[in-house]
Amino acid sequence: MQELIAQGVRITSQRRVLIETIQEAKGHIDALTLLAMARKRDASIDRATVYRTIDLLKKRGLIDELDLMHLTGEKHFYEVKTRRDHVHLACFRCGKIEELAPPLFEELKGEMARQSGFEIKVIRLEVGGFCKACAKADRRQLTG
Amino acid sequence: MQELIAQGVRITSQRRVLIETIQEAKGHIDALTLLAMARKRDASIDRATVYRTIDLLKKRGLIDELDLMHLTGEKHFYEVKTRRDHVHLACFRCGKIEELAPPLFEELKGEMARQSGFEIKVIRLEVGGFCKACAKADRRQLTG
DNA sequence: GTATTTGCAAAAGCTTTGCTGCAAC
DNA sequence: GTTGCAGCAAAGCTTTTGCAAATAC
Repeated sequence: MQELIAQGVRITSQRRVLIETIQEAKGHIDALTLLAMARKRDASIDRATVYRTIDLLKKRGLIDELDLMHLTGEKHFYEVKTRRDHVHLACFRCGKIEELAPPLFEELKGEMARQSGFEIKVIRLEVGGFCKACAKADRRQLTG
Repeated sequence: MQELIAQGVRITSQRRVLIETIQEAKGHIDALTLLAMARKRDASIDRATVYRTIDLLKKRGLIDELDLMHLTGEKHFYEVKTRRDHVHLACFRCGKIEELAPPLFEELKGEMARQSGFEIKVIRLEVGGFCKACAKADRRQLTG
């Protein structure tokens, strides 16, 4: 929020509600769920405002956009950008999303930037597969 | 193709055309471009067949789905799954897509699997930012 | 008073689906 | 003759847009 103000962006009351809702959701919220939750605080918020605010936050680099392997359709998910980039692992069976921030990920970013000369602005590493529990269950099924 | 046959999947003539077209496109083709290209060989191919074939190939693990940072809208891109997973770097300025297969990426996959117990089926690492040339151009603009 | 934000409804873009007829084994 | 594939058109879901009214500076 402070960053937006510093960047000369107006914090309207609707924007405040939307930003706080994303923060409270603690990650992985999609646009229409955000709309529904924000409306509990301000029923006049419109879909268009949600999408326009998301766009604003995305462009300012304050939120990250995720696809989460399109496990539940084509919608996007959003989360507040954290100090440390992390990986999302989506389980095809139970739908759980795990997060990891492996040290090698940071190293990899450096390696890629060096190797390609690319100036990395956003990075998104998504993994799809089976979580520990579901992988075990699958093996039981196959051998059972 | 052999893999599909081995898996008992029927290779119809339309499916053959679609698969060959993806292969010839050498990566990063979206569904409607694929439709247009495939129609040059068989004008009767329908959109629905393209989407259903893509779905089939995806489920069988023969193609990978990419978003390429949604640089050009919400469509998906497809490429034949290669022996080695690789990273896509999308330039926000010129739209170029670069590919990298850094050794650390392979290590990272191993680390993640060990750390989480996750059974990795697909992995997608996408980077957005500025390619070497565009980053340079940007700096010239800022200092010029 | 000028610029930005909002509400509303319509449209857009991409993808999926239902159903009917057709082809393959 | 049963099973799976294709063609067509319609609908689906998510997101974007145009424009007029409202709000902020």
